[in-house]
Amino acid sequence: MYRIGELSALCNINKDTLRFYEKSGLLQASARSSAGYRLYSEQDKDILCFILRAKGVGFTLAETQELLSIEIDKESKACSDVKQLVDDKLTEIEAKIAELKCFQKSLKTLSNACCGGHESAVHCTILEALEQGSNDVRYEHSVRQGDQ
Amino acid sequence: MYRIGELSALCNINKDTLRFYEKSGLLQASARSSAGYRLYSEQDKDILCFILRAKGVGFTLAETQELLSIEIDKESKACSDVKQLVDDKLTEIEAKIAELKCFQKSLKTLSNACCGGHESAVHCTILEALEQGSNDVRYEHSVRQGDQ
DNA sequence: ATAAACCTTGGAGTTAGGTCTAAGGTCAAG
DNA sequence: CTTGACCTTAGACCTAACTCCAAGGTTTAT
Repeated sequence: MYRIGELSALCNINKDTLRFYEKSGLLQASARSSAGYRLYSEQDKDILCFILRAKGVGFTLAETQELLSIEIDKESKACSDVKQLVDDKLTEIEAKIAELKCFQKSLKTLSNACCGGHESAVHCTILEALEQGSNDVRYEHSVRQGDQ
Repeated sequence: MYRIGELSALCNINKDTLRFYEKSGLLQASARSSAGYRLYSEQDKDILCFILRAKGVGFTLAETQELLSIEIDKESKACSDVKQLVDDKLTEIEAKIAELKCFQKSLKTLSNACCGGHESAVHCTILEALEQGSNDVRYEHSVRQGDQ
């Protein structure tokens, strides 16, 4: 059994994060010492590694918890359940990549148009683009939201 | 002069956001009515559009404020100052894209390896990868952090 | 004159994923 | 028997960019 400091050192993670995962329902220590210290088993360590790997491929803690609940009750779950989570995440990540690429394109256009010299910025093409809004620099992400 | 509701409708933005921008030091209404209502000039509207465009290419509000302080004092600033901000942002966004692509690659590997069938998940390759950590699914983003 | 639609303020709440603090209990070494 | 390293808890704080709320003042139309 590992105490919290040992497990956190072993897995390169903050002790507080481990307590936070417990509070979030992701990982309970499987025992407590007589003094109330958390005691983690090998299996607890394996679950922590699972959590960290899920995090490492981009899953949020809530999604990781879903994965974990499948992992713990494999028999009654289907492969398609697991694959669905992965594919949904993939779709989400691809959307984020597309958004960032849109930013990247606009920023490249701005950067390439600017001389970058040490003269005054009075006629800077970047500032002009932001003042007037050219075709190259749209702002597609500002969508009207609800009001009180 | 526009009242807050008029400007917010004109620019497709929440009134509270406008108040929030004021509190954040990004945009002050250039006058107040006798009753204390915010009154925005054409120039204020232009500044708001500048802010929204900067936001639209991925700048945070803090970065937008930097851009704005250059915009307002162009004469004493250089093109290189502006371009530096854009290029820094570009670097940051490219790093984020790289991170997401790494997630994407791992998730694709997981998805492709899984049958996705309706049989039990007991032998699901995705769950196995997360349990054991294959070479294909590394978790590079967990870095040991400081502790109390 | 009164209702609806507008505006004001200060301050709290939201999300995600931690991180930190204070006040105190436990354990091993010297 | 005390020092230092370890552990406990509840709860506050952090970032970013809003969003919402309550309580109240103003303006405009009927």
